[in-house]
Amino acid sequence: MSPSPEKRAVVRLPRAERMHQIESAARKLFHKHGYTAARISEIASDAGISEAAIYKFYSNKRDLLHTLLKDWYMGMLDDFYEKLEGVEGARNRIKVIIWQHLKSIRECPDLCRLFYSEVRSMPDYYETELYELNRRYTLVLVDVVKTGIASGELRPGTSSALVRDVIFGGIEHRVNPFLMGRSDIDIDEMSSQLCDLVCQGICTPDAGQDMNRLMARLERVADRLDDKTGGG
Amino acid sequence: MSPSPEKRAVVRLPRAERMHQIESAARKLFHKHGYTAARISEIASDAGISEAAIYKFYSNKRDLLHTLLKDWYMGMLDDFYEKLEGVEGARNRIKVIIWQHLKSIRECPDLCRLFYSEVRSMPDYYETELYELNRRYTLVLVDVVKTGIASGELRPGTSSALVRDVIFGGIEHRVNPFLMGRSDIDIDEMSSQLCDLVCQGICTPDAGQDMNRLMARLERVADRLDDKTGGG
DNA sequence: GAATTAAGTAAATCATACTCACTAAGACCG
DNA sequence: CGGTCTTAGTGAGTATGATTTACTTAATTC
Repeated sequence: MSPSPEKRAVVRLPRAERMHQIESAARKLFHKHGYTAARISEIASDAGISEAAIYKFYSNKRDLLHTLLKDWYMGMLDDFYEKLEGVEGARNRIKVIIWQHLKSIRECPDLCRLFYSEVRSMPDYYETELYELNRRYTLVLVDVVKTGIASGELRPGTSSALVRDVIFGGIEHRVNPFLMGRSDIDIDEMSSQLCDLVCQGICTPDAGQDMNRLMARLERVADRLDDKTGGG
Repeated sequence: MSPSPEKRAVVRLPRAERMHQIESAARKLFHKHGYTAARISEIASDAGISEAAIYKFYSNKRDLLHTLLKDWYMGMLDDFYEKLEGVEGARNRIKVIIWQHLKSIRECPDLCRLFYSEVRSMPDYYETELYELNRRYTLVLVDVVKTGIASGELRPGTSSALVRDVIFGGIEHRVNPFLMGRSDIDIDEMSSQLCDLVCQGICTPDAGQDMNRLMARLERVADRLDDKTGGG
């Protein structure tokens, strides 16, 4: 009530606990304003400390962002390994990967958006741990495709890197309206559609060609019948 | 030679000419340092004017960037319409779109990289002319797919938006090493591979199912033969 | 050749990430 | 209990770079 000018007691917390508070505040404010517009000062006051204190825990604003995203990626990677266990067949495994990826996006659209729009444009991204994590993450799909080619389930000559890019790039574009808060996504439907597209393609099966093969075969059968009934 | 302190004569140019100089300088320096690290002051001095003069032509740094990218997009859009003229069939048209898009990227990797990494993360991107141009650009593909579905060439139920996202998102990821200067791209090969993937999918055709259909048909033929030779 | 337009400038202003030099809480130890 | 050490925390800067302001002057028009 009184203007009591005595300084508010400084509250000290153990390192891990304070970092948790900072990261919560950062996540909230990065989501609210976007990375660039989010102010370190606001994150600090939200976490109950001064601006300068942030730099006791993170070397800079980018490092704080990367810390959030690395945690997210590590969880996603664990999910992949866990959910792929026991799933047989390239197509089934591809579907699980797509579904899991969409689920991760659905659960943390804020982090996903930060990753898509902020991280990769930063200088030296390709030298960061986050990039390395992302590589390991997409490598899971690449390995599945390679195994599928080796087993004959997938066309020989399929570029596993192209499949990776089409799936993750396609998802990135596809979920954009959701990330912008303009729509919801139906994970089951989207994963089915994408998996079908990648596995079967969009062209109707070439009925004409099938017919030609069929007729050629019938012709040969007819010839043999002629041999049996007509000739000696 | 002498330290002649008299102010260098101010060179005045017509608006269009000066803007051209500014845009050349901006493109060069955005490419060299990236959007954020490129300095307005350096662009200005490179264009032969003071920092403040930039703001006589562009409302801010972002507006300058968008001006470069809008020109690029308008050229790409014209290319689409021109090169699609006379091409028949959904698959052929899709292939032309992919090829042209890759060609545009190959020709202006600097602008492409700016678009991918800087533009879409900016606030209010979805209210910009550039966003509108990008929509019109991708709509060309969407229309081709819809027409292909209507004509029966593409599977009914195909999501044209998914095809759009898979193609443009896939390309975005696929060309990334090239945009980072780490590799070259083979437009012909990449467009073939991507078009094949999207049209046919990656799974080997289901031979078992084809055989079943074939045998069923042969069975019916055999029945008819039986009717002719055996029964009356 | 006066009036108007438009190209250009120098010198602020402002915002904000990050640094510096310091304070003091609290754990541990003898 | 008192001294010491580690480390959480701070207030007051600094640096940088986009943008604004108020002004100057070259070119154009009538």
